[in-house]
Order: sequence, then C-alpha cells, then structure tokens
Amino acid sequence: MVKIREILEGCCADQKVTVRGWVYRKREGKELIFLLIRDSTGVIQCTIKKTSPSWNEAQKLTIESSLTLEGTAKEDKRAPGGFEIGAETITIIGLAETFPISKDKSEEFIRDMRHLWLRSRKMNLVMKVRADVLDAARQYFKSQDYTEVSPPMFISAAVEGGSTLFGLKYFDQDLYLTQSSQLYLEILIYSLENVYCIAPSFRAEKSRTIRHLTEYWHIEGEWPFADMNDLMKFEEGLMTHVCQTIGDKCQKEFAELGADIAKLKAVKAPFPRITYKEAIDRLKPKNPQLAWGADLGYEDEKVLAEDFGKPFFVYDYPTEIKAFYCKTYSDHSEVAMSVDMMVPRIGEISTGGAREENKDILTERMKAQGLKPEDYEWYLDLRRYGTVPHVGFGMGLERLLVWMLDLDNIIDAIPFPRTTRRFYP
RNA sequence: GCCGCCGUGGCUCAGCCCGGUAGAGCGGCUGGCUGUUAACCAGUCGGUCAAAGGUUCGAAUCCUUUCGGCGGCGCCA
Repeated sequence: MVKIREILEGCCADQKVTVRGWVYRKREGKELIFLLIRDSTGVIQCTIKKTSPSWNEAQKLTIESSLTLEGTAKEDKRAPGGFEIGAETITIIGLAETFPISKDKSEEFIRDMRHLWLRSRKMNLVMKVRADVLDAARQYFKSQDYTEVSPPMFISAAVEGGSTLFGLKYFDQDLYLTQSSQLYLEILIYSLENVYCIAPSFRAEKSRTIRHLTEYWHIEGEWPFADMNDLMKFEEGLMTHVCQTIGDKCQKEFAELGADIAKLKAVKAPFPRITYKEAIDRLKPKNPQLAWGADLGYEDEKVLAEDFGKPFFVYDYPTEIKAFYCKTYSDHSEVAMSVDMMVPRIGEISTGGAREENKDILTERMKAQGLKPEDYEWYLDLRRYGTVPHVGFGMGLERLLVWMLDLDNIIDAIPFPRTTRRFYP
C-alpha cells in the first residue's frame, strides 16, 4: 500500500503499486477509462484499458466510490501530476450513490453539504494548513517555556459583559459557555507561571460577517512578571514563527489554493506599533467624526491595516471602552494597557493586555462597570494571595487562517462552522 | 439590534420590469466517439416556480405576510 503523494513524487515509477482511496473524477470511453483517485495526500490518474481484468469493475465505479486499485505506476507527461497508474486489479469497497456535489454549486448548497464538501481539495488543503498552524503555535509556546493547560468550557460567570454569553442548563443550574479562557489562565500562572491554551470560545454575538463564528478556536497565553513590551514582543515572535514555518512547510498547499505565500515570508518581528491616540490622529483626515474615546470601527481598522499592509499593533486604548480587568496607567488612568494585533482585510486578530493586579483598583473597576465583586471572589483571591503584574492575550485561530490563506469567509477555516444560522452537521 | 440582496427540475441559472399555466446548461439514464484533463456529440428522464393569502378572466411574473439563506454595519477574536 502506498500513498498517492509518494507516487507523484516519483517513488515507484515502473513498479507495481496498490493505492486505496476514492474516485475523484471518471471519464469513460469505449476502449479506455480514466479514473482520478484521491486519498488524503493527493490525486492521481489511473487508466483502465478494455483488455484489463479490472475493466468491469471500473465501469461500475461512480464518483466518490471507495476502492483499492493495483497496477503499475509510470511517468507520463499526459497525466495531471506527471504520473499515472495502469490499473490491473480494482476492488470496490463502497459503491457510491450519485454524489450530490458536482461542478455547479452555490455557497448555500455547499454549506448544506458540509459533511461531503470537506472531501474537496480546498477543504483538505485548508485543514492541513490549520493543523500545521496549530503545530507551529505549540512549538513556539514550548520553545519559550510555556506550559499547555486545559481550561473549562462550562463556566459560572462572565469574563466580560454577559450579553454575548451562551447560557445553558447544567442539571438544575444556569451555566454559560466560556467566551475566553483568560481568567482561568490567570489562576494557573500562580503555579505554572507561563501558560497557554488552545481551546474553543463561544460568543452569542448576532454578527453577520465573513469574520465571525459563534464557536471559534482561541490561542491564549498568560504569564507573570511581564509588561506591555514583553507582551508585544511575544506576540510578534509567535506570529513570525507561525508565518515563517508555514511559509516553508506549506508551499504546495498555498500554490494549489492560490494563496499568497510571499506575504507570510515577509512577516518579521518587530511589528509596527502605534498607540490608539496615533491611530486616531492618522484616521482624523479621513473620518473627521472620530474623537478620542470612541472605539475604532471595522472600517477604521481596515484603513490602518491597508496602510501598513502587514500585521501591526495598536495599543493604549481609552479605559472606558476596555474590560474591567485591564490595567490602567497610575498617572493617567483614562488609558488602559490593552493591545490589538491587526492584519489587512480582517482587522483585529488578537487582543491582549496587562491585567490589573491591585485588588482595590480591580474592585473599583468592577463596580464602575456594573459588575458585582462578589461574583468574582476567586478572581479577587488571586490579588489577595501573592499578586503579580501579568499580561496575556487571545488570538482567533480562524481569523489568523483567513488572513494567511486569503479565504473569502471564516467558515472555511474550520471544519464544522457554527454561525448564528448554521450548526449542521 | 439596524440595513440590503436572494429563494424556479438533483445542481447552476434564464424567464419576473411590460401577467397568457415553464426553458437552458450540468448531473442521471441510453447510444456514439475520444490519451481524456470537472472531454465531446445525439437522445431521454426530471419542475405543486419557498409557503400562505390577495388583485385578476388568467400569477413564476403584481401586492401583503411568513419561512429559509447570504452579506454590510454595530459588537467582537
């Protein structure tokens, strides 16, 4: 048994080979049948002559039927990929009914057929790149001595305002699905120090855009004894490592997907950094209504991102538009130590910041935002017992992939997308 | 939450503005042809035009409502 990629790489010219896979295309003539067989590694053309003992089985085959095919591999310029197999024996494993997905397909239909569309070349390639991005991210965290941890998905209190939380019945109690693992990572830094997790986050935002999912994978890191500069340095290091690794490793996937790999190779630390105030000043000429204190809209982010043409940071936001746990400057508390990483076309792919380590200030911030400190007793305990300055961030894996792979929509960055309207299969 | 667009055979669409009970391509099936590149040629099967109500002699077409889908903004990663 040999993988199709090995044959396409020239492993077995003029040798007898056996492949296992599915029928990707079939073209049938009177004297000759062409089969394109796919497995997880690629697609190869197989020819069946009328004189071959496999002729009868080949005739029966339908698109997406599974089979084992034995024959002789040979180099042939006429075959896509440069190699083909002259079939001698075909064993049908599962004869497929007429496959519903064909040449003509709409976005809507493809989404209804997600469970079958995942067999497409596009999804196959995207899923491989996704796996490699996850690998690369873990590599980087490990290389910097971070420990991977496993936070809960069921939670009893909100991280931020409760409006975007999914509630659920947990036996007789009301619980929520987590929208960030940050608070749990904050617990773990007191023993493991540098920690990270790669886990789902859930948001009940009724957003109707190409960059929102209700369930997405969140790459989050948290560590003590660090400041904003350490945070940005780590994030740009992570991003650089991921982009360089994928740029080296996934050239074939990018080529077949038609994605721009040069953009990844161009990603190198340090990234441009501008403060929120500088961002406002840059945007003022184009958007005169923009004033200090307003949050940057998606259009504003896009304008900045097009200017830079690569990942960059915006930091030091108004305290008012940031969450209660954001640390503020002691001499000008109207500014919070928060940082977003932005990329062209997508806008924010990551948010991070320094966390308030002073219990009294934190309590005041909670009250100011209408939160009850008694709901966050365990979080306040972290400040009671050996508090430390610390920082952390969360990056949206699928948004990262949309940018890296030039995807049209975030739903193609995850195998089973959940949006406001879709959760099947 | 606000706004816009879409819904016609299994799939992709035309027809809708200017009402007269549906048409093409792909797929399927049959036959032909071909070292083919999501081939080509001929034939054939296949549709209560999203649903309900209204206007009309007559509605896929005009009006109303509902359902489903997509996207933009807001919010966010």
